[in-house]
Amino acid sequence: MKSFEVAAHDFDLALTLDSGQTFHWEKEGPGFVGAIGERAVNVEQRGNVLHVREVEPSSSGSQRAALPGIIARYFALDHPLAEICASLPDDPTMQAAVGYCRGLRIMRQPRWECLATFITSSMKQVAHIRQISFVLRKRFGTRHGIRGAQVDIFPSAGKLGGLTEKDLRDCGLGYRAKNLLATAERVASGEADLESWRALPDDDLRAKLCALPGVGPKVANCVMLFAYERLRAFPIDVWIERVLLQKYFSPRRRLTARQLQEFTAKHFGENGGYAQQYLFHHARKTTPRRLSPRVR
DNA sequence: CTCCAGGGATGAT
DNA sequence: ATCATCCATGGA
Repeated sequence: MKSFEVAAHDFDLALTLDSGQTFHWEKEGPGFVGAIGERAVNVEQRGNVLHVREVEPSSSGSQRAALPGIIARYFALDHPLAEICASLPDDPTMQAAVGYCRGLRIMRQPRWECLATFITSSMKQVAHIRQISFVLRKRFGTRHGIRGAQVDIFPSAGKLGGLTEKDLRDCGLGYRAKNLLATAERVASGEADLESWRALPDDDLRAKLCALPGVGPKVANCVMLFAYERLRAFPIDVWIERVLLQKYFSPRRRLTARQLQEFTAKHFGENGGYAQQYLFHHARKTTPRRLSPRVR
């Protein structure tokens, strides 16, 4: 089994994979198994080096691109993390989160998988989003590996678009099934061309995404941030809303979603997506659920 | 058991 | 434009 190394400075693999960006990586001994697009891999971090083994598909076919470059791109090892952190605002809340999230990078995920999993994320805890991803991959994905660690690759839009709403409801999606199916059909037909949307400016891209069933401002911003390299995108979920209202405004002040988005754009700036991810992860990992202050 | 989760679509003000 | 309500499911 061939293995290779990838240099990774200012990077924390476990922290990054546990930060709620991606939902399919699983701990396997000292490393993690998962997939990057169609490539299934086992990745273990030792210091500043990633040790990578590929989990071969049962029928390996055509020529394949070099994996080291794919790894580096997926984990965004080229992001100038020190520069990005230095660009974040110098307020106490932000700096506490920055200190807590050293080595956390915003990954570059495949567009369809990212879009699909965040459609399933609405009103779901991270643990259950992972469960839904698991069942979708198990039932409808393509399997790599014969024995030992198996990896099931996330099903394509064509695959999911060919299913019925009941097939998806049976995976625990609830009311999200209809939306995922409808969006999968649009992507599969080419009516929604996720790849070509790369070229669009932020506002146009967000509008395209929000026109898809099951996609509103929050999910659109997640997909922009995690799959389109739009580091300004600032998704506001219940956690982030709590942090913003509690730490950046007075507790019982009323703000519209629009006002909140305007504030984040101005205060957190060009790397707002990193700010958001650090605030999110810090809050989620350090706030005891019972003691979490209730807003509203 | 209850409470709530990386929200969105819809219809009423 | 903003708000209320509903939508399914399961982790904690």
